[in-house]
Amino acid sequence: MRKTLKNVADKAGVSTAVASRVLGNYGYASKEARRRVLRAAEKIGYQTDIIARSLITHKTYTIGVVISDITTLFFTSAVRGIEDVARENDYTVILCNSDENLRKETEYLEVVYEKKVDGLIISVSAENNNYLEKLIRGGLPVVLLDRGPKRIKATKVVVDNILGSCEAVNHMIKLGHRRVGVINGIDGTMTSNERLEGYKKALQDNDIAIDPELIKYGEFNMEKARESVQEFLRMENPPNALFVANEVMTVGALLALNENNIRIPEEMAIVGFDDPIWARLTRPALTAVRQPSYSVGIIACQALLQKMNKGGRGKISEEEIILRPKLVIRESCGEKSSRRRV
Amino acid sequence: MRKTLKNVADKAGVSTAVASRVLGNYGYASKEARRRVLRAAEKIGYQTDIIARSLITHKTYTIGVVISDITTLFFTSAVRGIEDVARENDYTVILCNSDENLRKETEYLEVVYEKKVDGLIISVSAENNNYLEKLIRGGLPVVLLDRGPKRIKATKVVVDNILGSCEAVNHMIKLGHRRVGVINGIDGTMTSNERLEGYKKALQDNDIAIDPELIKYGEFNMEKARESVQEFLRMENPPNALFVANEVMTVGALLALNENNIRIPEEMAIVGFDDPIWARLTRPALTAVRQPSYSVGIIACQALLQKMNKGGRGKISEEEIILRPKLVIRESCGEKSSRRRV
DNA sequence: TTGTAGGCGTTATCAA
DNA sequence: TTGATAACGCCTACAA
Repeated sequence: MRKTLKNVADKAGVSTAVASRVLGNYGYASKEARRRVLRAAEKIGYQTDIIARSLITHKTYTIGVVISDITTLFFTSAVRGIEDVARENDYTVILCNSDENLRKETEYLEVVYEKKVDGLIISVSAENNNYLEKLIRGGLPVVLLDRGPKRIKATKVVVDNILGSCEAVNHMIKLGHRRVGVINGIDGTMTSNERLEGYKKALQDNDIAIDPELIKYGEFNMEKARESVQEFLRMENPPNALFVANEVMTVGALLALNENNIRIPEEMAIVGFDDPIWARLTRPALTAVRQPSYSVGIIACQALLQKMNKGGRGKISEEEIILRPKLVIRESCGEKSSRRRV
Repeated sequence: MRKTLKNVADKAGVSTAVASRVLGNYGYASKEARRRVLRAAEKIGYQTDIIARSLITHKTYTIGVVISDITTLFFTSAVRGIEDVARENDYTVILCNSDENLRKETEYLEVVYEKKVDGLIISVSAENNNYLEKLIRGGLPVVLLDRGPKRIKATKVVVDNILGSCEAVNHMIKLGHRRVGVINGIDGTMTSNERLEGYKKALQDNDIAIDPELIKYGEFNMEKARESVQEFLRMENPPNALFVANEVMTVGALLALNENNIRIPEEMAIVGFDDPIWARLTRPALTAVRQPSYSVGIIACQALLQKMNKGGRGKISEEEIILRPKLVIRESCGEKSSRRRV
């Protein structure tokens, strides 16, 4: 016998309407009816079919999460944050890796839309995505994670990349390393643009001219970063400090430095964006910009829940939450201004 | 106007049955009918409501993935593998972090069951889980990931932990470190048990007595591992080699070693289970057991797809796929038997 | 407070 | 080849 509402109702000797009301915990039902329904449901082992339910209610208690790559330090912990608050609120998470690829991203958007997610958290790969904007206009609650292009009207939860990289570069300059190179991510990417901007700002603040030769792109790729450093080292006037825009590129950079027996920080200071677990393990320990990635996830999901429950559909709320990264000073830039070892 | 099948049919001047057939691409439909339906659908911007569909077909094209923690090296890349093949096959992934907690794990199982996933990939936290076994008996296609308790009847995709740790420990012994300590994960956990077994096997193979004092549990926790090493160092007869059962604990162990100025590998050899990106960065570079985690994900998902499409429901196929980890020899155990640097 | 009955948007059967 | 029509399992006016 199938476990349907009708069977529960029959067994309890009431109508499906009554049964539905007590099981759904709303509307009228006498004590007696309630008792009988509950008992019958229990006996049968009834579980409401949420597919059938959402056909009517238009709620799926599911949120879509599209990020570029779960394998990336920042995202794994952001996703963990999202999942944690989603769970607390009885939502379920559909995970999608777009690989920073607009086509893939759009395909995923189509999928999650088709699956009728109640809301969406997305780390967009480009300044604009027509399909995404269409969804937003259509009333889908959306929160932008980590990247908040101006033209997309949605709630945004991002970290202050400019501040982070500016502080990082400034730190090196203050310690006397005035010729600082940068290994940035992917040209054109929002986060990369911002990190570059912070880099430039720090130089300007210190009246140092910007030298285009000192700006390279490692594409968030270890090997590419390694090569970039090799190129730096081959210059006639190489940098004596390095700002590297994410974890894996920092690994690549350090590898290249080691291979060439460059002494850190004497010959080359270095600070990485992202503060990985291994930062204290290198010699010298790595000074790094720590992103509050878990918090980003938590907050993004909370914001989404709020939008969804405000009957979000209809009004587009646009809010920007900017989290501050933190420069964790260790030893890779020299001891002078270092506080305590972490 | 709502975009329903009925509207498409009306516009095309056919019945919903015909429209459904051409849109669903099955059954009879004349060329003319097909053309008209397609055109009407296009015009209206019709998209089939997969909720309504799955109410009938009992397919959701969704698979549940429950792991202990996405934040963990092994799982982030396994999940990436799962997601990649799921996507290729038009399936979507629901992600759940159980934190190695049976209650949480079971709650998630209830959720994904309620959501009517077509299949499940799970990294079980215990030797048995009644609810899970009930689901399996009920015909849900299930693949066990990373841990394959005997009593659970399902397809299993695991890595050979015994082999991995045995090789690791054996490697150190061969290099002359005969007093080897182990920092294992959580006592009772399957993977931990196996890694311990491999450790013991290596000792036995080399006729070395097992000293209980040399076995500690770091609970997959950096701080705990660090303390364990401190304790080792305080022993009157401390180990001169260390086998550490996962990435974060290896960080903790190395930290403790550094703090105490223990020279690696002269005073203490070390090999870690898991070969993280930073392994080449420490001095000396870390010798480590590399798990084929991405492959584990790929294969697990492929196996699941197979089960699902074989009308898996009904027959319980039980197969065990064991992947070999690889000992990557670098410098943390001494140079003698090291091949090439990686 | 209860029950009847009409959806929700598809798929699937079966007679025509 | 086609099209009524009955499911699928639940929610929810609305009448009683």
